[in-house]
Amino acid sequence: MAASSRRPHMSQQTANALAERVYDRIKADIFDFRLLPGDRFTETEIAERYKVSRTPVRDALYRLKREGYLDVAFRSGWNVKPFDFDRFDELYDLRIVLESAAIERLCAQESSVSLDPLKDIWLVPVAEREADPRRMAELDEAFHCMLMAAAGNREMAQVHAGLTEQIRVIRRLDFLKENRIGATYDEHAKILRLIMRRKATEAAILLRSHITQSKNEVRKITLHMLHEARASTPASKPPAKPRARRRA
Amino acid sequence: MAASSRRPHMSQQTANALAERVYDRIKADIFDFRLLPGDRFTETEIAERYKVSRTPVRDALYRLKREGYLDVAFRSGWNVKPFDFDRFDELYDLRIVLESAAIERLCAQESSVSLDPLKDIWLVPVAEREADPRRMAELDEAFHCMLMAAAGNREMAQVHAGLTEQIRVIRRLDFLKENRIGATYDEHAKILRLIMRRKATEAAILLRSHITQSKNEVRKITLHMLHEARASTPASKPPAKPRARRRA
DNA sequence: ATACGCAAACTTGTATACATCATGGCGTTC
DNA sequence: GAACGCCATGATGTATACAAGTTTGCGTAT
Repeated sequence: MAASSRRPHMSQQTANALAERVYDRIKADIFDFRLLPGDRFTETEIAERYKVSRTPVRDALYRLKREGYLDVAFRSGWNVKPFDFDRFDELYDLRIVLESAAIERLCAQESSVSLDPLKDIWLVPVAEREADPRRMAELDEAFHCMLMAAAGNREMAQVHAGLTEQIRVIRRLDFLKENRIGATYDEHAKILRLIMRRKATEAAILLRSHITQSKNEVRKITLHMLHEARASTPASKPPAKPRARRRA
Repeated sequence: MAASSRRPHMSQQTANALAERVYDRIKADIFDFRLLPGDRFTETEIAERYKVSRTPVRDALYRLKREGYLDVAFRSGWNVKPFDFDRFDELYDLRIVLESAAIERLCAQESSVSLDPLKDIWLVPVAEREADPRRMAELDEAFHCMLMAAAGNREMAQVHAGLTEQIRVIRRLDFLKENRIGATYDEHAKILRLIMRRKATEAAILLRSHITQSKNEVRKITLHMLHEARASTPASKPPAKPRARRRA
């Protein structure tokens, strides 16, 4: 039986291995600001850059398009979608709705199952807290995703995971400001303790403020980073030329 | 070629027109029980049946796979996923969460905007009620989707729309039982009136029971239909041969 | 000098060819 | 007779070729 329910990765066998690789690399380019909003490129460019044919490239590009990162013009190339902060706001609101529902379910459950791994991470002395922003971003994501998973509705968790993927591009900038790490630790700990005490309403209120605060911080930082990325001359790192105009 | 009907008038710049067409037809096959859960088929079969190449066929199949309708085995063909009622239950619960959030937003808004079209449909005399189950299913979907749209969060509405798409395959069977139409009209009217009176909590409670009831009805009917579809001999309608084994 | 128009080049959409490997039939062997 | 194993078939993954249409540079006319 090959019923791998989650990931269709098909064990080690290469199912769309090239498309997957191209997908990852392009998304990394977007995340690391090597591909900036508005940048235009072509399928052939990508294919040549990664030494594959256009077939897996198209697979990857269409996947990224469905996920909201790219747009395709009918016979006139691809472009990176600009950041739509109204959309990010709505995604953050959706986060609040989903995670609040998860908290209510967790508090309604009789057995306080599976919150132990979260406690081990977030209810620790200040000295043991994570300091690296990158690791901290992963921990933060894991906190909220594990909350969803513990609630027990796989579809809700899956939607939430997709949402997490969508906002990651800006969310991971949250912890570049020093105080944000400490605040996040404090709020996560409070939320966990409220859930353990079955205080659903209070936990939900705190969660809402926690997410809203993160949303506001992230918007400020993202605008700053975008400005910086656009100002920096790409001469130092030319792997992602925005527009290949052969000759004048 | 005689198939000038297939001529590329192409509806102008429709991107991936063929893939779109194949996608729609396969999904229709699944919805109409011509493709049953567990049926196996191959890319080439589909390509030959619809007179297109494998390229758009693969686009369509992978899209359907991502949406949960199909599975692909590494080099051994495609198959229709069996109905997972646990998953449908979870989708219905997600519906409750999203639509409850929409109701809360609607009741919190100051201006009671854009509920008029809903009133015109659902607050009507009994004599003017829709009787056709198919039309009724569309109206029901529209009711809940418009509720989401009126709440104003496009991402939430989009997730809800995807969810609606996912459960449509079983949901549209809801109104085959006569009394379900009347019950739905009554409940929709009550919910609307509660929203107009800003009774968020009561509206949400009623909505939850409304959706839960529909979920239970639909499960029963679907099991019955599946049983019937499997029992009926496909001799009368062979366009969708489940497995093309050339010779024995 | 400017504006218009045409054509070449380039882009995506689609079809087809090739590569790799899973599956199942059939022959062989114990 | 049954079980094992080899090999042909055919499956998807990938690459390439062809088709249709858009853009843009350059020449020409005003």
